[in-house]
Amino acid sequence: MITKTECPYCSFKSRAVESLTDEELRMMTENCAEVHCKPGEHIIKEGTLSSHIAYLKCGLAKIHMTGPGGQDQILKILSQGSYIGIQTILTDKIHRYSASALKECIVCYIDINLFKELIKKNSQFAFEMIIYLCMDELSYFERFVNLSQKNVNGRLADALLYFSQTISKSENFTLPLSRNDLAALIGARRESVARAIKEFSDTGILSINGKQVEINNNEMLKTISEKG
Amino acid sequence: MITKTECPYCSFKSRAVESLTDEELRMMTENCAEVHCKPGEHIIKEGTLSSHIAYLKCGLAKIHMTGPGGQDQILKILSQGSYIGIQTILTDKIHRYSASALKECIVCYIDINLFKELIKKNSQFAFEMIIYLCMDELSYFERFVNLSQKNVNGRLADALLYFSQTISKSENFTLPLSRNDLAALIGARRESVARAIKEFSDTGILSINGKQVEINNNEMLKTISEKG
DNA sequence: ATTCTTATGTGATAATTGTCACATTTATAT
DNA sequence: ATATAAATGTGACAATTATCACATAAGAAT
Repeated sequence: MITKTECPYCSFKSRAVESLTDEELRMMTENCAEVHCKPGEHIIKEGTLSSHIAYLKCGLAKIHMTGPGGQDQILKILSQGSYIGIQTILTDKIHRYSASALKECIVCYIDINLFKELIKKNSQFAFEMIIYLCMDELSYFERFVNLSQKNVNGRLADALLYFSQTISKSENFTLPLSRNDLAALIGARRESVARAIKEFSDTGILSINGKQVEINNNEMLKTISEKG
Repeated sequence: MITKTECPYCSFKSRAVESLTDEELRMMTENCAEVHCKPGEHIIKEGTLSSHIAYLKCGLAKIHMTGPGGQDQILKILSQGSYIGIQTILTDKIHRYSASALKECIVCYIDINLFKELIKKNSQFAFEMIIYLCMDELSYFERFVNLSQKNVNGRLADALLYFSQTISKSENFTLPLSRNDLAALIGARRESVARAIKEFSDTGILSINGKQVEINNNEMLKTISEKG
């Protein structure tokens, strides 16, 4: 039995939504559907028509799209507080990328017309959305450069440090990705990732057991992230 | 002698600025400096403090940043109508990337406080900026995937088609980049680019003379862009 | 014009990463 | 529990791209 939290009482509000008035929040409650997604399920799907923006209330997800050779590429890992689909839906109506749950997610689907109305009605909401978009875009710049200039070891170190520091906040964590997804995230092949992991494991930088990771030498991993 | 065009009479207004009222346009005129940049000159510079957003009124520029190994990477080629620096300046005050002129540019520097004020005052302006940011971000997604999945020939073909179709609108054009910059754009090395160009030239796909390019076989170039 | 600097092309070679084939483990379904 | 499918690891090898060294051409400065 799923009981939806009404927006005014939701404790996962974005900065933008925090700036809404009581009445606007009530409008949001009426134009917003809350959905639970299991790992592997699509939150939005590339190429499909849509009229809603998704907001990741909690959980973990990936943004991915099919590359020129038919290969899947992960653009970004999303954690709570992320907007999904906004880049395409405001102009296109058709999603240009997919998002899928990596862990159990709670997603709010917000009607695009309400969204547009809130932007026009509430300038603080619009401003916060602009800030959000700017920070989001900026995060791609770093990733872009790192992906393009670091070798596989460096890129893998980046990914591991990201899951350790940003997602799990622990040096002992469970990878939320398959080896295949890990490869799609760092722009490499499954086999190359397997070999790089083995190398890290052999040199004692980390202990690996399936998806269970323990970073033994954080400093060394950071060095590899920087120097490859 | 440079005579600045007053914003209300400027014929290079962005969609966002088109939505401003007469009074807002007058405010803009007072808080906006027009600067001419020669090829090679910085429009904004990574790591510097700033209080202005740049708007590329006309000309051609590149967004670039220094990668982890100290190598320069070109994130994007900008043509007229692009906002520069907005992603960082709204949150950081310090630019996280550089922009430099490739051809003679006319750039308007807009005071960030005015910019914020216009977002708050004029919801249509805010909405258009959101649209702009969404489309801009989306353009990186494609580039991201292409850069990460195509080989050097495919990436070079992409770049050449871009300059031909989007920038020059002709199959006969002058490359606005050095070989080094071309390499930085497609995430490769100068030597690799030189060899790929030679290959294209040897197979008759294009005729090259320094920076002067003529595409003889557009279809073939598109095939290479798709299949590498 | 001459010098100096920078940009470009090219060959030889090394390093990195991908590809393919297959074994093995792990997960899922019935 | 057993069968089936999916995920993972590994070796051998191929393909791609980078690196280095150097020659040459093109531009800029005096």
